[in-house]
Amino acid sequence: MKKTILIYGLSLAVLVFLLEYFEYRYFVHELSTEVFVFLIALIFTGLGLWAGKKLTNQTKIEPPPFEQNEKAIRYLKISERELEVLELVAQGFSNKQISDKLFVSVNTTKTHLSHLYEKLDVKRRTQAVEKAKSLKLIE
Amino acid sequence: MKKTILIYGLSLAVLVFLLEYFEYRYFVHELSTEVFVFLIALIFTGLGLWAGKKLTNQTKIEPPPFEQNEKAIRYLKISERELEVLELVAQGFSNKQISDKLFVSVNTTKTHLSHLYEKLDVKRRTQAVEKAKSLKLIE
DNA sequence: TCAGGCGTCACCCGAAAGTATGATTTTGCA
DNA sequence: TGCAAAATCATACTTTCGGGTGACGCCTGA
Repeated sequence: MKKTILIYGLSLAVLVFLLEYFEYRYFVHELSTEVFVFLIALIFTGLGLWAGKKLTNQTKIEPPPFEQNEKAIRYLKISERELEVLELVAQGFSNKQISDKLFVSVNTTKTHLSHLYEKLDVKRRTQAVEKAKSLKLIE
Repeated sequence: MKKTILIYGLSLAVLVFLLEYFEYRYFVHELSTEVFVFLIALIFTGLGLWAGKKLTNQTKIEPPPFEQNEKAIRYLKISERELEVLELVAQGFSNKQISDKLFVSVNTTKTHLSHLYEKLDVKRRTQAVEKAKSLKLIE
């Protein structure tokens, strides 16, 4: 961004200088004023386009900066632990695998899941994942 | 797009004409050539930026035009029916619900799913959904 | 015509998931 | 300090999933 502006400024300065110089020396006698103005317009249009592209591209590179919908999480009263379980479910892990990762029993995992289903108002894990993603509770 | 170009062209023509006119009439005597050139540069830079923004915005409005990865589907030899089942699974439906939607028995749905798991190299429906989405087999 | 893929269905069995209920411990906070 | 929410675990039971196997009809390409 800063670099783009700097380059643009320098180009502008150099071009103005050069044009001024050549205008006095040669062109003004050979080229009509219309052509001279047209050239300047053309050059600076190009520079404008280029600078514009640079500046907008900068903001286009990073498109998906996932931001968790914390409001929804709080509103649905989903706890930390439940969210952890939810994330693992979304990654396709079984209850057993989740239990091992979280160092708890399968029963505990199932309890968390039951609570989640209730809060999300769903019946199955796949629905929970679907809903959680649409609500941006998880990525 | 066409409209933008047209507007730009017209603006350019009008501005050149006006500048020429005023140059001859008044300004050339009051303003230095440097200032004149600077003004033209400024105006056309602005126009360039504006046109550039218009042109790039056009291509930025439609960002997520989901295109199914048909190559992957063919490569994995996933059939039509299997894909239908997969989509419904991804929407969180149970085997029974899917069977009802497709007017087949639960057994048939299960058979399709078994084949899918094999082809996707997964063990559970949640994993299948996860993988299918990452491969863009489904939305 | 015949093999092979696809779609359909069935039956069985075990594993995984989900429901219901209750209990204990931890912990944050009023 | 004491209460409520959260986290943990258990037991028992039902439902859903998933694997394995086999079967039948249809269609297509070799």
